[in-house]
Parts: sequence; structure tokens; C-alpha cells
Amino acid sequence: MTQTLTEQAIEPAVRAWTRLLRASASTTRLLSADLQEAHGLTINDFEALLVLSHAEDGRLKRVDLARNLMLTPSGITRLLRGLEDAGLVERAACASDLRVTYAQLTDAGREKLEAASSAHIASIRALFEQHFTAEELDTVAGILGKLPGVTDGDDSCSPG
Amino acid sequence: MTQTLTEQAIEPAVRAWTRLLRASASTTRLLSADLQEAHGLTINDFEALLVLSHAEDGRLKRVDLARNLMLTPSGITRLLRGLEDAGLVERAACASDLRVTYAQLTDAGREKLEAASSAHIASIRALFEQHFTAEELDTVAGILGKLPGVTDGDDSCSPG
DNA sequence: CGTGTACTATTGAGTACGCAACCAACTCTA
DNA sequence: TAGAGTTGGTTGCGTACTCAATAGTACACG
Repeated sequence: MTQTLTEQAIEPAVRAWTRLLRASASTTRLLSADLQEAHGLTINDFEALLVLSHAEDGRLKRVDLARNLMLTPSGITRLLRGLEDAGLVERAACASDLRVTYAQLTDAGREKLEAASSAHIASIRALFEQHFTAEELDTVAGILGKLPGVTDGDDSCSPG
Repeated sequence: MTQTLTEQAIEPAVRAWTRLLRASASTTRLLSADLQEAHGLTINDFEALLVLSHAEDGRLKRVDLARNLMLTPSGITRLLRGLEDAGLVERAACASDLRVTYAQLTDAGREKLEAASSAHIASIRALFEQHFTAEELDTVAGILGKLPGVTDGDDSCSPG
């Protein structure tokens, strides 16, 4: 007589999925306003600068940056246009393959990242460490890292 | 001489945050295409129907639905417009407060949800159970649930 | 060499969202 | 009962993204 859906217990996988969605939306909202206001950067602007700063010579093929940030190539073109206009990233050609263009972090970009980092990372820590223990942070990072593509560009900087 | 940022170890909180972002983007991308193609629903369309189906009498104040889905009121207006046009949700007035409008799941909406659920939930399970153990699912759901707003509408269906 | 296939990057069109501004209705105070 | 403040909901506008189509380049293989 009852609808199966409304009465049945929630699948663990579905619960995890909806919480992942909500958690991402919630934290993104909380963190983006400050970053935007203080430095005029979106979350993805910052992430792009951060990824580039970790890459060798501060540059990456646009297609690799796309995979890293989970954006499509067209999204990257438009994201980088803003950063290029702001002088934070510049284009660099690839001698061995004329198709590829590198996204190259400029000195200004590195400075911008340094400037924005301290406050932004402090916000991230404040939010996450307020709700999670250090162990929980590692646990959730470890688990989520198993998802396809999530650890793509983890040049993990961990000491030997 | 080196930039602190590029050389320092990654903060656990930052790592967890970026992985949360990537995980959300990755899974959303993987799950949305099928749902869109098979039933013409976006992820949030589906989530809205699902949340309403769990609510008492299949209806919720729009503002509560907004909080539940982590959308702003304006986002809800537009999301529901599509569902109303499709006949899956209808408006219902509130006798005791003329400001509020309920979002009321229709029979068609319930049927649509039933129809879309089996395939969509199977996709979710396939994706998550392929990468995670049951314990990991519970762990990650439990941890993420501590974030503000994430468990808002968990009418958790658990037997007493 | 020329031709077909795959890949990089950009563009045009469309979509989903947030923010700010707004109106209407409720509540509280007096 | 009037006025002030709060809450629910919608709209205009801007933005960040996706998808589909396109052009240029690379690299087979005949």
C-alpha cells in the first residue's frame, strides 16, 4: 500500500552522495564570498593559481589543467581569460607541439596567490577544523581520493 | 629563497577541501548525464522530488526546500518552475500564512520519481560501491554530516 | 606524399545558479 | 491601530559553467 520509495530505508550510497553534494555546496558558499571580496578571485581562480604553482615551472597544458580542476576545455579557456586579463597567468607556446598552449603563472600571479593564500587557507582551516578532527580530515581526504580523477594532480609535497 | 607556498606541505584541511570539490564535481558529472538523458531531470530536479517525497504529505515550504537543497530562494523558484511546468510539482497555498507557498508533489511527480529512481539509485550505488566499502560510505557520510546544513532534512527513515 | 583519425583549443548558444532589489504578509510594540 | 522590523517569495541582471561545432595541428598508414 505504501510507496516503496518513501518508506524504505535510505541507501548508504545515496546518503553518502547527497551529503557529498550538500557538503560541497555548503562549504563553497561559505568560502567563496570572502575570497571574492578580499581578492576578486573565485574559488576556481584560486584553485587554478594553486595548481599552477605546484606544477613544474609554474605551468601546465591547458588540457591538463582542465582535467585537474574538473572543468571542460572550454571552461578553462574562459577561466584563464580572466586570469590572463588580470596578468596573473600568461600563455606560453609549446615548441614540440603547436597545438598546445601552456598556462604559465606570472610573477604577479604568484604574488596574488601568496597574498590570497594566507587569508583563504585560514578560512578553510577555520571552517574544517571547527567541525572536524585532524583524523577526520585525513580520513575523508583518503576516502574521497579513491574517486576517479580526484587525485589527478596531487603532486603531494609530502616529505619523504 | 623558495616560495613558501610551492614548497610547504599541503595543509590537511586544504587537501580535504580540494578533494571534496573534486569529488563532488566528478560524481556529479558522472551521474547527471544518464539521469538527464533517461528522464529529462537534472540532479537537483531529482533531489527536489526525492526530498519532497520524504516530506510529510509530499510537500514542503519553498524556503525549507531551499535550505534542504542548499539553494537560494531564487534558485528554488526557478527549479520548481521547471517541475511545475512538467506537472511533477504543484503550488499549494498555506491557510495560516498567506506568504508561504508549498511545493506539493503531484501523483505524476511521484510516478516520475519512482520511474527515475531505480536507474538513478543503481547508478549511484554502482559508482560509490565500486570505489568504497560499506564502512567507508558510512564513515564519509558521518563526517560530512557534521558540516553546517548538510543534515538539514535528514528525516532519516530509521526504524525506532 | 596525401588522407584519415585523434587531439588541443576556441567559440556560439544555452542553462543553472547567486546576488540585490523588491513586494506582500506576518509579528511585535505601544 | 499604526509603524517598524522580519520573513517568504519572485524577478532582473550578471556569471560560470556545459555541450556542440569548428579550426588547426599531429601522427598514423597507404
